[in-house]
Amino acid sequence: MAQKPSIPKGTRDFLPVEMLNREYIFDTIKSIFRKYGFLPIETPAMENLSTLLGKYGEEGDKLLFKILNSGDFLAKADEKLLAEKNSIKITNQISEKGLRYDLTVPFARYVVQHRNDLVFPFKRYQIQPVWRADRPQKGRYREFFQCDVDVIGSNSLLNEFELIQIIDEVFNVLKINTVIKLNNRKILSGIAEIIGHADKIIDITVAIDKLDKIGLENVNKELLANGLPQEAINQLQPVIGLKGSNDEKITQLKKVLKDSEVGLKGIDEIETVLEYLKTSDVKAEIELDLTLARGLNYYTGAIIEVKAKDVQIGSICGGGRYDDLTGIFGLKDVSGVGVSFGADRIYDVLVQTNGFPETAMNSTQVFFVNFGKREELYCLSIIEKLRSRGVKTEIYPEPTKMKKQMNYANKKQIPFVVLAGENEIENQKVTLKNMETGEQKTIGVDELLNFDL
RNA sequence: GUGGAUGUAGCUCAGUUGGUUAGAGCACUGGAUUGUGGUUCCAGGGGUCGUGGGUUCAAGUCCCAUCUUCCACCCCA
Repeated sequence: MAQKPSIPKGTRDFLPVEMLNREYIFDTIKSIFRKYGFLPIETPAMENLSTLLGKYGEEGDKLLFKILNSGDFLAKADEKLLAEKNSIKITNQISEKGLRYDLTVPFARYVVQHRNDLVFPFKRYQIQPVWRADRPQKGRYREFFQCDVDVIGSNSLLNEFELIQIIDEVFNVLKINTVIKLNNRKILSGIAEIIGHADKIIDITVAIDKLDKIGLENVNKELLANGLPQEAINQLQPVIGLKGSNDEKITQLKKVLKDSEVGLKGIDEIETVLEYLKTSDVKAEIELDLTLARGLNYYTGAIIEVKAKDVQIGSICGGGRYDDLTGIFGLKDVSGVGVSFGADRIYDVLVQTNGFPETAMNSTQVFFVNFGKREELYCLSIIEKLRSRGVKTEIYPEPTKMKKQMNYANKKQIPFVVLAGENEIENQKVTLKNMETGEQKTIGVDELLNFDL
């Protein structure tokens, strides 16, 4: 008995219809990236674990897929560690490779390794799958595609602005209503500094991030539980509950952060970006959102996140600035900024909003019924001519029953069928049938070639 | 990693307080129709009831374990 086939948890197969729709998303994104001067690169699915570990925080390390070494890996492992059953320590000995967790860290590695071959500021895009050993749920997969755009080797805030323009353009073309949320890590650092707990910055941002979900009271409870004194929590209140327009928020923040150099720098950065935006025709709603922390701990400046307004699915695009990601690989003082589009979530959004254009579906335009050897030969030269004119054409590979062939054409939603049997060959003609209306007429071969399909 | 729900044909699901040979729709194959699809009618193939154990005279149905999928938490695209 054959075993039932299946695929690993959190992974998916894609049908042709789904692939056409996915490619529509990739093509849209790609063409916009190109328009802004970004060029494609690729990196391997697996990286050395030393490249990946420690870059995504403790939580991230747990979510890395690790690849067992080849050969008799256990024979080389330390007997004592094996006996201890210490999974983390033993992993170092039996696994040296892992699947990439995102595209940003491999990109940093790539930049350091190829620094002499690249033109800086280097603008690249990269569309490849990444893997996370997370528990799958709605909009969350273990294998999914990211579409990254990054500029590395430039501190200019013009880059942040251009990325927002790209985001706006992508979602306008895809017809997805979005809110683009902005924040700046320096502002968060400033806040932590002001209340005298710069070391607690991660705890503070994680807790603030939950404001919408668990409410102010629980946020404060969590902060207290994380060892933040009541006094500092009190100081935080005006920041957590910040309201109003972006300008109003900034005015208030300036007061709170007046003694923090980093904090003011962060505000200045955000003001500059907002200024650029005011002169542009970016359509999406831009919201300064201090609760936006993002887990990745390598961000140092701008933080960007995009949410779909009409569909509840988490963020569909996110990113930020990282000042020293290449530093860990030995290249100092190279700042980069980039965002990542979550193609799979964007797909899910478009499914719900019915946002795929019909043209994404188009496949074969003309189908030739196969009547047998002699008829095949007659058709093949016509097919060649049609294809050379760019018409998507196919012939059924076997002379089976007509019902079966017509059925095939019908299921593939092919709009035109050509029938060429004995009668047609004798008169050097073909019969062209419109599958939608059912009409058919016998015409000359030249007329078919020039037919407006 | 924690908690909850779920699993019956390729797909969507029905299956009574445990009781004979587990059903339907869609899909598939053949026929009505040997050069005409999408409609209709007829016939047919397809099931270790997720997997492994247990209770029972008897388990798709009850119990335990395990896996899958989904949902929430953690975290995130």
